[in-house]
Amino acid sequence: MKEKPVVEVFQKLFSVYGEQHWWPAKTPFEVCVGAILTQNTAWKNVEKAIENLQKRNLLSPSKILSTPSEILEICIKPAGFYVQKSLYLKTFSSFLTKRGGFEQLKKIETGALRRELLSIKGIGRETADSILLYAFDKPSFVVDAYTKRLFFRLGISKREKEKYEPVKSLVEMEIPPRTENVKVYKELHALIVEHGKNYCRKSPLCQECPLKMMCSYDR
DNA sequence: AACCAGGAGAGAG
DNA sequence: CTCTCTCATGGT
Repeated sequence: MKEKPVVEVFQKLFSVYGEQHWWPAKTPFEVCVGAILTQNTAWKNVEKAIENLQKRNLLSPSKILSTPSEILEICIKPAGFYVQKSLYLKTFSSFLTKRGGFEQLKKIETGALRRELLSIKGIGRETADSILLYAFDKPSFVVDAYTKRLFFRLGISKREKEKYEPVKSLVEMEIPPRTENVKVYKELHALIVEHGKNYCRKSPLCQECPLKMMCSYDR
């Protein structure tokens, strides 16, 4: 058993794919919008939705709140689930506004802020961590389906459908949630997604996978 | 033409 | 607590 499997995966992925420059967004608020819109949705469709919002200059909390749901729904339609997501955007925008925006919320400790985000309807664990990490620059690692799948195939976690918090802890026990590690968290999650999109989506064996030497199925 | 995507909420058991 | 269902569009 390796002593630091997560770090090894990071180093390997980084050596293969290089820096990823995530999250693809211009502002913190756009990160949050993307995080909500990409729930169970291909990023390609999210890009269309965000572009539609951008065209109408709706990418701010105040504009989201002052725009009728029907208009928002038309804009974000390509991203699917547009009825609930338009509501989620409004709910989150309302939260941001009432709490004084990013500057004020940034002062809150990571764990406390995470709980606040999780209390908002439409913000689950992955969305909350995405917002914490990429919009607030807080050291909170993001776990997704790719992460669970990859870690299981590498033998780092025991079951493929492992729970969220245990997987998150796996990473954060090895790479402590400190400010200096925010960059690593960002890159690692981005690398896992980019790798997963190419090699882990369909085939469980990852024949041509750059990580095949590390994969438990290859031993 | 089923199947899935950078999930989450609500309800049942 | 752990399933299961629903929400919806666009690309393989």
